[in-house]
Amino acid sequence: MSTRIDSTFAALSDPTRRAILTMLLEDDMAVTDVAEPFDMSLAAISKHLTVLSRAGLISQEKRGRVKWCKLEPDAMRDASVWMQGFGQFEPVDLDGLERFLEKELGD
Amino acid sequence: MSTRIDSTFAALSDPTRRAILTMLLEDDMAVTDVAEPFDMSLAAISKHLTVLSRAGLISQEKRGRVKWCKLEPDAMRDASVWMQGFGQFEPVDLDGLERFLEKELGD
DNA sequence: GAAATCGTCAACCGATTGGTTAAATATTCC
DNA sequence: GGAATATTTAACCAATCGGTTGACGATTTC
Repeated sequence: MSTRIDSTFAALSDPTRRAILTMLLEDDMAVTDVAEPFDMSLAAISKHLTVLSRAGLISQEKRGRVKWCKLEPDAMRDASVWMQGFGQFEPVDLDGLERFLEKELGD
Repeated sequence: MSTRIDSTFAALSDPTRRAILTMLLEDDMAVTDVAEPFDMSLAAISKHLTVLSRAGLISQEKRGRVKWCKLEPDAMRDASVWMQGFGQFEPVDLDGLERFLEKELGD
């Protein structure tokens, strides 16, 4: 039996999928547009999106022939809460977040 | 090329490994004692500990014939920071943390 | 020094993962 | 209706994963 939090962490363990989530931070996107920057087949990206969707990290809505992908940040809450049980580290690390955004959105 | 954060999330995606980390919240433990509550061979637990160790989530120190396992919560920081980029949810969710601790340490 | 204890290693297994290509299915445009 | 576009599906592949068992090496105990 695989739980929700299992699939959340598993989905996040792949750099392509994390990059996709970061792209979706900026705006909702069609599958083809999600795939564009990656050196990978559309079918592969489609599979990654299925993984993200099953983990609840994104939702997908088909309008016409285009399937729109939307970030669903709530799904990260459980995982985030889980992790905070282990931290003596700052739960809000603004410097870290800034570095993260520069690095992720920068390239 | 697999990065540090990849292996952190991958390590956290397995319920046995998360349970081990929760046990180590309470105290450092020897490998045999970590294995005791699980319906699984010692070798399997040893592998799980290797995964956690490579992800930097625990450290292991051998004293005599006993290998002590220690939680290293710092390794979660990068992953935690990464996730916080996606949250409109509360970064410090005390109610959630409380429920988490009850559930994880309770059984 | 022999026996018990602690833990890892090696070989194996079936299932899953992350990718490919090629074909199929909608949908829209002309 | 036929061509182009958007996306998924199917079949396949090599690599990794999570588990097993059995042998092994190191350490402690008697």
